[in-house]
Amino acid sequence: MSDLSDTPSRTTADEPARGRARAESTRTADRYERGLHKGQQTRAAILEAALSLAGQMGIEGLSIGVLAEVTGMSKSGVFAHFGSREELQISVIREYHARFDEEVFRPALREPRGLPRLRAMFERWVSRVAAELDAGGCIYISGAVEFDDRPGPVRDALAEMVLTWHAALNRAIRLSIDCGHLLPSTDPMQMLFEIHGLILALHHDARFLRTPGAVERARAAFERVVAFHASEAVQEAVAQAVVSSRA
Amino acid sequence: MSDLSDTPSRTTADEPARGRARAESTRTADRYERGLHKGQQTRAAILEAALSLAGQMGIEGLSIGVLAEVTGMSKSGVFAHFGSREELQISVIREYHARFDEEVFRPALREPRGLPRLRAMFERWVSRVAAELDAGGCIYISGAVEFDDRPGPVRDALAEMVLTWHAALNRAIRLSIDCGHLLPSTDPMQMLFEIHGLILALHHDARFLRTPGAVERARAAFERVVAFHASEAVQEAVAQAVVSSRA
DNA sequence: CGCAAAATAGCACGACCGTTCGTTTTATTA
DNA sequence: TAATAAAACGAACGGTCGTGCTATTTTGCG
Repeated sequence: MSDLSDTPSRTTADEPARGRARAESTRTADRYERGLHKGQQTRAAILEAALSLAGQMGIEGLSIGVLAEVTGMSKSGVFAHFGSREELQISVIREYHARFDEEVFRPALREPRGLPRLRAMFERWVSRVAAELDAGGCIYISGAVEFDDRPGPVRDALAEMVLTWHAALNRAIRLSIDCGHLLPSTDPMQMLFEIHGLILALHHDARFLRTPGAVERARAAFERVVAFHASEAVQEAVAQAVVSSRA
Repeated sequence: MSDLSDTPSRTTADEPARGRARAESTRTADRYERGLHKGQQTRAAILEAALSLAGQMGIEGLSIGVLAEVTGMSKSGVFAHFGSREELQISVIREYHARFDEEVFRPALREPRGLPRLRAMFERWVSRVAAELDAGGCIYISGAVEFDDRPGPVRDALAEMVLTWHAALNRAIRLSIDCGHLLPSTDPMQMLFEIHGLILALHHDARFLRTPGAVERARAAFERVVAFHASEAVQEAVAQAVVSSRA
């Protein structure tokens, strides 16, 4: 339960410090520290570049040639690490999922279960989308549009990740109900639908239209959604939050 | 004010009945009836195919070669009608806008101003997205993701269309406030943000995840948003609608 | 150090891309 | 019907793409 996915993430390792000069004598020690051989290091480096490229050009826009260029390798060198373009795409999706898991979901787990945790999940989700504004968009969102009628392994991998995250949100909502933070009449799927819509609207307005204030609008709307489903016990506090965020 | 856009749509004309056999003697009369010469006819036919292709593969996925194949023409023949791939993409966007205008916006204008008109706009918007489920997605939505950091004429054309539609929704919301159907404290931009999010969530869930019931969820959420901003005079009726749509 | 294995480079291929150009066919008009 | 204009074709070009080979280099270990 500490991880979003049930399948172990294969390649979560960060890119090694490539540009920085390193003392030759420590390279063996480094290897053991990081538990990485050369191949896995460059694979991680390629994946890092691929993640950035996919954010800008989309998953379908991933190109082995461009990837080879930015990593300073040959096309075949890049190619050999994945065996096919499709496998590269899936690897990128898995890597993105692993980072999303670590930056959005896991920290929120430290919050007490119920509304605080749900709110933390949303807040970190918003923050991540906002942070991605200038560094390539959310792969979940762009991927969903790219592969909405393009069946295949890539679509399946993407859908699996999105559904995993949805399930985590669903759990958080149900926990909030169990804790008495939300009304028992709350429909978790309906609430999830609305919350997800806020993220999508945020992504659209902030990233495509470049409208200012989208982040605040998303937060305010979230508080409204929560307020609607909140039990009387917490409704006063939430109403206060709505007022202040609408000022 | 009867049209969404201020620029006249150049090529709104439908595809002529190509497959159907036509009496030779009436061809001249036909031409004058439709005001179309041969070139404009095939241009419309190409655009028809391009619209379908763009729905499935995205605007960036538009290919002159594929287009030539499905229309039974040569690549250069298709090309000559637009002069460049980019101009083809922009033409597709304009044509999509013209149809959106005619199927979503204009019919809603027949509703009395205020909440009925706003509701009609949303309802027709939902219907259109739902209808597009099996015929290629909404170009506004997929285009926004494809061009969110790809500056150029195509992005500009797309943004212009989306902003035009947003402005129309904004007007409808403000009219609802003026009519007393919505509270004066309503923030039109905030409400627009939330409504747009519902459409995006609908598109995501229904088209990518293929979750059943997304349309109903979008409608229910819309009624909740309206209820929040509705004045006391109409709140009872709206609450009734919420209850019935949540059953 | 030296040897096996892994990693990377280099090259070529076939496919598709948008675009250009000269020619040929088709449509329109006088 | 003949003359003129518009439309469509077909072949070719330069480019990028993913992928399959075979060398060559680099790495890791005894």
